[in-house]
Amino acid sequence: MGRKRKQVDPGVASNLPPCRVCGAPGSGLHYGVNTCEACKGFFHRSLKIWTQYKCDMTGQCPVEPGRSKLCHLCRYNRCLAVGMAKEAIKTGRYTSTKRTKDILEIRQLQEKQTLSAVSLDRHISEHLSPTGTFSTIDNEQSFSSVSQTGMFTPVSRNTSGQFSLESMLKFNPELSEPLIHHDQLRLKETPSLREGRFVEANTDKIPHDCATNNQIQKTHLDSSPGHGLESLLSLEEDTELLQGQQLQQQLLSSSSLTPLSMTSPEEITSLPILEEEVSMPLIACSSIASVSLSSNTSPSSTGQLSGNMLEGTASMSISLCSPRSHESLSDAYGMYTTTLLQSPSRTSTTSPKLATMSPVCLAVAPSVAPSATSSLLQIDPQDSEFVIAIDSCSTDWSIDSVSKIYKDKDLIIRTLIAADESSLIPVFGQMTDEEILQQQLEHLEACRLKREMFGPLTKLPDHEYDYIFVTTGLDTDDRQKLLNDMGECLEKMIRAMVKFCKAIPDSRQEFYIFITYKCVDYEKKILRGFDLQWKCENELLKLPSAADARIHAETLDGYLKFCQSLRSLNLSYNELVVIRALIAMAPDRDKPVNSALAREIHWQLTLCLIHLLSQRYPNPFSVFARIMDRLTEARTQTEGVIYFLKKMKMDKYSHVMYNPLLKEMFGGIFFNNDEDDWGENV
DNA sequence: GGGAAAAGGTCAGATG
DNA sequence: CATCTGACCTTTTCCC
Repeated sequence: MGRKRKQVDPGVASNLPPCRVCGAPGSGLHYGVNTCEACKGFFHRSLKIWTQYKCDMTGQCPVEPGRSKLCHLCRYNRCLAVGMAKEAIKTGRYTSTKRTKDILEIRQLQEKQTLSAVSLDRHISEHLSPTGTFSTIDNEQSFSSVSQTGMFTPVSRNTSGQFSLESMLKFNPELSEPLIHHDQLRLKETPSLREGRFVEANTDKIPHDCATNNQIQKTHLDSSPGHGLESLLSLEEDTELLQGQQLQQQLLSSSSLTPLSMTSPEEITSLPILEEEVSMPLIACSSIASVSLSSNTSPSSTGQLSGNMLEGTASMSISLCSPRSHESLSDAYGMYTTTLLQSPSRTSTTSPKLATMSPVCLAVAPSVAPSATSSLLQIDPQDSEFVIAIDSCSTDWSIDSVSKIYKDKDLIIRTLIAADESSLIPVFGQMTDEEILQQQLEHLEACRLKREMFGPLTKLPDHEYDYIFVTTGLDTDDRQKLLNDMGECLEKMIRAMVKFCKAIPDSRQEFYIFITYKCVDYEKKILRGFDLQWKCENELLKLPSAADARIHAETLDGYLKFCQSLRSLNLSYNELVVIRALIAMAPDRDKPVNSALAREIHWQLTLCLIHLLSQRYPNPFSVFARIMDRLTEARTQTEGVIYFLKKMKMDKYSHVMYNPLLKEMFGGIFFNNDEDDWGENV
């Protein structure tokens, strides 16, 4: 139906970029996107009546130029996906910049028409769409959704119009022993599951976020015996209901983790991951050595370096000539450590003026030392995974015994490296500088091509996204994919960290920073995200709302600069491993572990780091002071990252946040959003 | 202020 | 013939 489109001689090149919606010759920038007259008119009409649109073709309608029958909903979704919006209206004459950009774009498109198709496919398969296609389910049709890449992502839907959203059911296929493995819509049977843990659906245990949807969940649970994953939702016609309750219902029902969300707090605290999968027997927790450097003290002033080692038992005051000088400060620190080592009695003073040494601590876990050996510490050469055996006969853990364990610093360092190689490297990999550079350049090129082809693909307003998702199941701007990938990798990260260091009661973002900082490039504005995918600046700034854009840009800039400063430290792999151990043992936790002993062990780790530095540098304390300074700054950066994550509404759009492990680790961050945050667009 | 470009309106034509 | 599309036109906006 409709007026015949104007026939265009393909040989005649348009002086405007083609329509991003249908590919027809463009007529200019309409609603923020280069489109043809037809799509402009369509979008204009749709603004008033889009809520009436329905798709009769299960979302498969192709949007192509010249087609006589187009689905309104799919076409409108396509318009939104390419970035058309009322807010993007720009009237008036083109600036010369815009005109030049258009001309360049046309030229590039002509030149790379063939090349870009091949290149884009390759990049998407390698970087942008790592999930690939989803497995189909019996009696299902597949339909396509417009993804962030502008390509079509298959999502499954069954014959009665119900969505299975396989995309949301995948859960860490790469993990050797996933906490919960979704396989063919079944939870992997684990000892915990066999015992009934996690499986029982109890509405009394629904998390806070879901409490308002008890009825919805009851319906869902009633139809979900066992794990509830077979229940797929019927589409609801009523628009208002769709926009509210159904969004959350669909999100929840599409999550393989729904049953886990019913886990009681007691069960959460005894997660299998903490009970069964931790292979590192020795190291527990926790204290961090932190040095606060006073940067506003004049170089010539005199200050004090003070410590409160071992909970108020240490005391030291050292005069510094030049607090800004790492040399002087580190010299002072050297004296400090030396004195501490020499002096068995440590008294405490505090001086906020210059530096605060918070002691180092590490608790030992006697319960995980099943094999008593004559030596306090040893590496089992037979086991590829390192084993540290602790003399379990020694139930009386004294500072002396800890000192004995840490006597051989090279052995401790080798042990930590073995731990790193068996836990972190398999997860995060290890790239050379050349590989990092090559991947960064490839990703930046892929993003550039994507922007050329599909425009900025900016974030939809939440209410529009919610409506589209509930009515069609389309993850229009890929926010769920991004956040779920990120969430899943957060779990992976925590697993690796837990494997490295047992019994960590909360998360430590700094730990992650010291794994990935080498993959950050300030100049190129690119980094490797939580989901281990390369991300450039515009991708990172996409998800927070426009109102937060400026503050997030500043936060990101600070983070990139910080990572650059870490690179300038030129840390060796061995040094990095020990630093990670120090971070993981941070003392500022709600539940400090065995303070005096733990701090002693942390202290010994600090000495390990100094020991390592002394092998490379004539004055290791200079470097040590810089490292400590960066550790302090890492904490500040962590706060920024957490704020950033919170603003991304991960709890709303990422089902993985119903994973009890993540909920435990990040609950305070993602599940305490105030209503103002929520009310923004809903 | 002229002119370029987009928004919005109009209506001929296509279609069921 | 009712409905809808899309080419074309007018109005508005704003760059130069």
